[in-house]
Formats: sequence, structure tokens, C-alpha cells
Amino acid sequence: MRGAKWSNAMSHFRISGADSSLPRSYYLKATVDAARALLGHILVHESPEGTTGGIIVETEAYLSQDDPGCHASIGRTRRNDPMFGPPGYAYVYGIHRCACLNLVTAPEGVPEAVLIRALEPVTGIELMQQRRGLLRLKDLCSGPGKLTQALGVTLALNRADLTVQPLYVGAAAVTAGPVVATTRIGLRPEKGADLPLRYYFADNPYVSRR
DNA sequence: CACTCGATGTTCT
DNA sequence: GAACATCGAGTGG
Repeated sequence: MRGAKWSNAMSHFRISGADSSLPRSYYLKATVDAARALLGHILVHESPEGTTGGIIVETEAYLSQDDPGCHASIGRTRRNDPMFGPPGYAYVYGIHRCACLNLVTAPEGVPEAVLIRALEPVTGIELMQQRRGLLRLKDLCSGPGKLTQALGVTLALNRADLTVQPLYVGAAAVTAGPVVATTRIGLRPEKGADLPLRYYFADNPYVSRR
């Protein structure tokens, strides 16, 4: 399980005709490919308290400086710096009381990342329930802040190397199904809210919202 | 240093 | 569907 990780997910990329509403330029972006390819793979965090993980069922792509929704659209800063680094590292940022986990995708110098928005709970469910303070599986990891809390992912894992650190992407699970592309969540209208860069399994009950 | 604002979640009505 | 809790980063003095 430990050997699969990032390169495994990247190698599963296939261009799908379902993206025909995207501008042509976005087809060329590896991050869009990664956002789709990561669906169905398992995300695992091995912490001293125990191992937790789930199947990635919802992602969002954030595309460099041309994307007004991307943190890097304002240029390189202390916060978004990890996005400029080489791919395969974590970009974790805080919003309100939550941590949001991104996987850096593009080559060094190109600030792109995939936000992990929801997991289908698989491993360490009891520990995740304990961390979240609730029992219902549907609510454990159905949001970017929820899943980091469930997995015990904090800002301490910012810049973590996903091929070395105890946080990693495993092999694809058997579950799959049709993928839906919609607009991203939580962006103000002028921040690229109209771009269909959110992907999720159409019939999966663990996505953050319909 | 003081202010503003979220790629959010929970708890209300 | 709306209010709000809450904190690190960004921005402008």
C-alpha cells in the first residue's frame, strides 16, 4: 500500500470528452487531469493515534495565475509558496478554524494544485468519528475541512512530501462511476466561480454537496 | 500595528 | 437559507 502513492495517480490520467465546456487552454493543464485522476484513489494518513483514510470522491482544480480563484493569482506569497514547488507535495492552508489539503500538481514554478474536497470513509473510521465528534459516516469527510479534521491533517503537514511523509495517495479503489464536472464551491463571482473545475462521482453519497 | 477577509463548518430559524 | 465563530495571511499605514 505504501508504494503506490502519487505517481500512481498521475499515471491513470485519461482525457475525457466530458470536458468539452472547458476553454481549450485548460485541456493542456496537468492539474485538470490530476483532479480527475485522483478520484477513486485512497488518501491515507498514518498518525501516532492510528491510520485513517478514505476514497477521494470530490476534487477541485486550481490553475495557476490565470485562475482568479487560485491563491497564486496574486503572485507568489508566503502562504501560496508551496504551490510553486515541484509536484507531489502538500499545500495545506487554514481558513477560519479549518485546514484544507491540496496536492501540488504542476511542474516547479507553475502554481497549480488539486483541493481534496471529500472522502468516502474507509480506514480508521472509529478514530475519525472520535476526531470529528460524531458518528454519521456521511458527515465524517464530506468537506475539505471535515476530512482534514477526520484524518488529523493540520498545517504542520504543509509542504509535506507525499512520497515520504505519512500522508499519501494510494492505489485506485475498485469503486468508480460517472464523474460530474461542475463549478467550484465557495468562490466569489469574480473569482472564477463559473469555471467547471470541480469533479466528483455522480452517485456517491459522501460528496460535500449536490 | 490595525484592519479585512476567506477554496469552511455548525447551528440556528 | 442565514448568522456567526475564529485565525492566519495579506494589505496598507
